[in-house]
Amino acid sequence: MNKIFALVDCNSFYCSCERLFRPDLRNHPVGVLSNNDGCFVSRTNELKKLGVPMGAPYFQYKKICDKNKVAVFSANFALYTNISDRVMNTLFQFTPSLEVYSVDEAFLDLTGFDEKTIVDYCYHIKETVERHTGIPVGIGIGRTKVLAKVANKIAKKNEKTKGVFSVLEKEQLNWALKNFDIQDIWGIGKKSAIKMKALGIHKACDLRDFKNELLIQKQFTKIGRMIQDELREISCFPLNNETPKKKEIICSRSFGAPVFDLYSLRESVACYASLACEKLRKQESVCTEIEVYIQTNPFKETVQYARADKVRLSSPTSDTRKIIREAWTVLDRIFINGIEYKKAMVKLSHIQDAKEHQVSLFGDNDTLKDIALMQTLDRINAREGHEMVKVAACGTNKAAWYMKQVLKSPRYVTGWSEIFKIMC
DNA sequence: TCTGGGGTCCTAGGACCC
DNA sequence: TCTGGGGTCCTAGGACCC
Repeated sequence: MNKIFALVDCNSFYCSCERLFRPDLRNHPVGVLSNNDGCFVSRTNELKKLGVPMGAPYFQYKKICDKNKVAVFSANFALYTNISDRVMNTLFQFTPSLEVYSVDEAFLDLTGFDEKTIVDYCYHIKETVERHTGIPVGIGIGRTKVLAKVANKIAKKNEKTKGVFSVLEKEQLNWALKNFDIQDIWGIGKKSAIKMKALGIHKACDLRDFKNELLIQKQFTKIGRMIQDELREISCFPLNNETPKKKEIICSRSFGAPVFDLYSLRESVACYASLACEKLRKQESVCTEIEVYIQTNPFKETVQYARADKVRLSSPTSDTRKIIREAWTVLDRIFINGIEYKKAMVKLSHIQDAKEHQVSLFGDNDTLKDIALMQTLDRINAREGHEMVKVAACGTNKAAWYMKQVLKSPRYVTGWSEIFKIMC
C-alpha cells in the first residue's frame, strides 16, 4: 500500500509559547535567545522581516530590537517542554502511529486514510491543535518523510496554502520538486549542497532524476542515496513509534562570566554532571564512560585552549557522587592554570540498561543503598522543585559562572509561585 | 561587555585476532 | 621482485538535524 506521512511542525515554537501568556504580543515581533542570552534561536515572522537571522548574536541586533520594540525572551525550556507535551498529546488523538521527532515536530503515519479528504483532515488536525494548545502549526503531506518535510516547508512559506500542503498528487509533487532548492532538503546540509551543485544538482527534482546512483552513494553515503529514493516516493526512513533511549547524554554550557580558577570549574563540572546523571537515571540507564571538555572563548583575542579527556569505569553507574568524582579527576588532568575559560561540558556514554548491565567482579558496583539514595534524591526534586536537594560539590550559591538569563519569562506552568494571574 | 546546546548516523582507518 | 589475508570491533571525526 502507498504510504502517507504527515509532518506537523509548530510555527516559531518557542516564540509561540511565550505569546500564549502574552496575548498583547500577537502580530508583534518576538524572539527567544539561547542560554546566556547569546543568540536568537526562535523568531516570529515579524522578527524575520526585520532582518534578524537565525542564530544571530543578540548584542549585534539589540539596537534594531529596541527600535522596533521587539519582545525578547531568555529561553524557558521548562515551559516549552510542557507545551510540547500538550501538542503531542493532542496529535495522539488522531493516530497512535506518531513519531515525536523533536520538541516542535511530529510525523504522523496516515497510511490508509482517504486520499481525497486527507488535506481537509489535516486542516482539522491543525485547527484542533490550535484550539487545544494555542500553538499554530503547519502540516505537510507526502509519501515519504523527506517529501512530507518538503510539503511542510511549502505550507509554512506559502500563505495561499493556509498552513497545509500535500504532494501526494503528481502535479503538486513535480511543481514542488522543481522549485525546491537542494540545500533545503532534509538531510542535505551546507557541505553536501556545494558538492551536489558541482554535479549540476540544484533543485530537488535534479537529485530525484540523477541517473548515476552509485556516484550519489559514494559521495553522499547511503543516507544520500536514501534521500534520493525518498524523493522518488520510495520510503526509506520508517516511522519510529517509540522514543529510543539516549546513547549519550551531554550537558554543556557557556559561563555567564569568565572563569580562571580550578575551583569554579570543578563546581560547574559537578553541576553539569549532576544534570546529566539525572537524565541518565530518568531513562533507567547506567554508563561506563565520562568525558569532560573545557574551552576558552573563541571570539576573544586571548590565549586559546580546548581540551577533552575521558575515563572508563570498571563498573557501570548512575550515581551522581561517583560520576562527579571521576569527572573531577579528568578535569584536573586537562586543566591549565592562568587561562580564561568560557565553557565546560560533561558527556556520559557507553550507556546501558540499568537492569540488564553486567556487574563487575572487582569494580566498585552500586550498592542497593547507593541506588536508593539516588532514587530518593530524584523523588524529592521531582516533588519539591529542581535542585531542592543536590550534591554539595555543585556549590550552594549561584556563582558568577552561572549562566545569565536576564529576560526570562515566569514559569507559568511549572512553578506554583509564578503561575499566571488574572486580575479582575 | 555580549557570539547556544544536545543529539544521531556514517565512514575510514587502526588494532587485533586467527 | 616477492613480504598473507580476512574478519571484527572500536574510535575519531565529519556531517547533519532541531
